[in-house]
Amino acid sequence: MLEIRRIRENFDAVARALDKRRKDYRPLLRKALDLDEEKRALKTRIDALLAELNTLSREIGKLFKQGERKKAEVLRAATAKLKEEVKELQGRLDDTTRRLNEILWQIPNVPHESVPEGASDEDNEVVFQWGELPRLPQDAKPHWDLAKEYDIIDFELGTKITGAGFPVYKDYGARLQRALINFFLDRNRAAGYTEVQPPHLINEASGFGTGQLPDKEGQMYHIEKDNLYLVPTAEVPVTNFYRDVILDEKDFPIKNTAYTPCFRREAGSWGAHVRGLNRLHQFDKVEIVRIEHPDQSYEALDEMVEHVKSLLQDLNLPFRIVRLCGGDLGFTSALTYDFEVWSGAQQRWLEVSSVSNFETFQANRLKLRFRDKQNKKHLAHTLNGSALALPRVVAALLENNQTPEGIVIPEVLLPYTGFDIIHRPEK
RNA sequence: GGAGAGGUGGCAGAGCGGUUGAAUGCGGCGGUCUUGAAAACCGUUGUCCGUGCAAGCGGACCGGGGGUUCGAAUCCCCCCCUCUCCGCCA
Repeated sequence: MLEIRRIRENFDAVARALDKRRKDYRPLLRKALDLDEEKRALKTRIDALLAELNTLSREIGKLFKQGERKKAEVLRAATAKLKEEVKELQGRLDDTTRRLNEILWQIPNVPHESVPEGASDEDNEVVFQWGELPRLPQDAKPHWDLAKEYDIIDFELGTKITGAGFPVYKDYGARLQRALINFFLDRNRAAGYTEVQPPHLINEASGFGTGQLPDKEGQMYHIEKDNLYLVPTAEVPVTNFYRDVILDEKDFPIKNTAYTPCFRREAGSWGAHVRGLNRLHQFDKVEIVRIEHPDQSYEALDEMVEHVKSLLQDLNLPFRIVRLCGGDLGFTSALTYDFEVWSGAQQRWLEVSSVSNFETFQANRLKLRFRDKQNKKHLAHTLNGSALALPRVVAALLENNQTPEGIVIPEVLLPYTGFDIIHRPEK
């Protein structure tokens, strides 16, 4: 959520930057300003009336003590009208505040100046590419066929137990999952991230803090009986560690990493190109989350990008990095880099990581602040990125590394898997 | 799940209808003393909002929400959380 003060003081700059999102937010911004003005006017009037009431109450108390009952009664009668007035104004203030918030929730984050112009993912800017695209034989198989042939991921069994999009990993497939999770966690830890294990269920306040609520309510699984949500990403619980927290400047940088399964309803997004591991309702992801001083956050973002790069290089997966254009940029993000690995059999790029700086957009809702040297409070910057999401890494790995003998496992994983190849099963 | 106790400032802990934003202690910050440090002493020390160029002034906040009252941290109702005992249990 944008700070209303920022809209008030930098209206033109904010409006112009938001144009990059290919939508005119001026009507909403103006509406927000109007409501804000109305809200402040009401607040000023209410405060004045309350001050008057407070004075009267003290007076009445004093008179009662002195036994001046009659005088007290006179004053008491006078409060009735004031109270009524306050009640009426308070109702209007509540209403105005509610309407203002509803407007503010609809305004996305202001894109960073480096965000390219563009309407869709086709306009994203490729800023880096690495690795040679594998030349696979004609009969190369997509990962869903390989998964079946090698019997390492069982989509049908998952459907039986739960439903579509909940695969069962078996034998080498299961061990590969565990190996990747451990590999990522170890590498993140080596890069200075503290490993944490957050809950996999979150409450309403947490969902609201990072921006999943109220907007994307339909994307999360909701447990009605306890009013809890299954985590769509570790970003939610881990960033919320710092909700309602005032940090000290010297607490920076804060770097956490966490593995969690991620649960997403993906309502409405099913269809073509979502076969196999390409899109799931439950998947595994290791996340990195940072809380930074505003002056340092873009440096931190670069560092995160370099780190994720090194993970994919170690796995020897060809990938590219794209800077999301304004039209493709997520609602809460100011700048996002997506990492896409090359899926050899599908002949397409698959997103495996999204690294973003949210600046103060989340911190404002989270009330996540820090004290500077003058003891002044400011909103902190929040960042996060996947390091990494497993399914598409596995998809690319299976497809790119298929050989007549079997599926070759990247060398770095050997200490984690205990095997260097998944042998082709006997016919 | 059942019964009981309780949620107050960074922490501990008083207050249980009337200048109480809140005693006291610890901690933090500033100062005196000291060659320096400790100790001691003195002062200071919450958050948010509005208003103002500013000093300041005003309002709200004692788990959250609602109510009673001229006036609520204090009384009533609902919800959340914590602790103890019992039950169940990886």
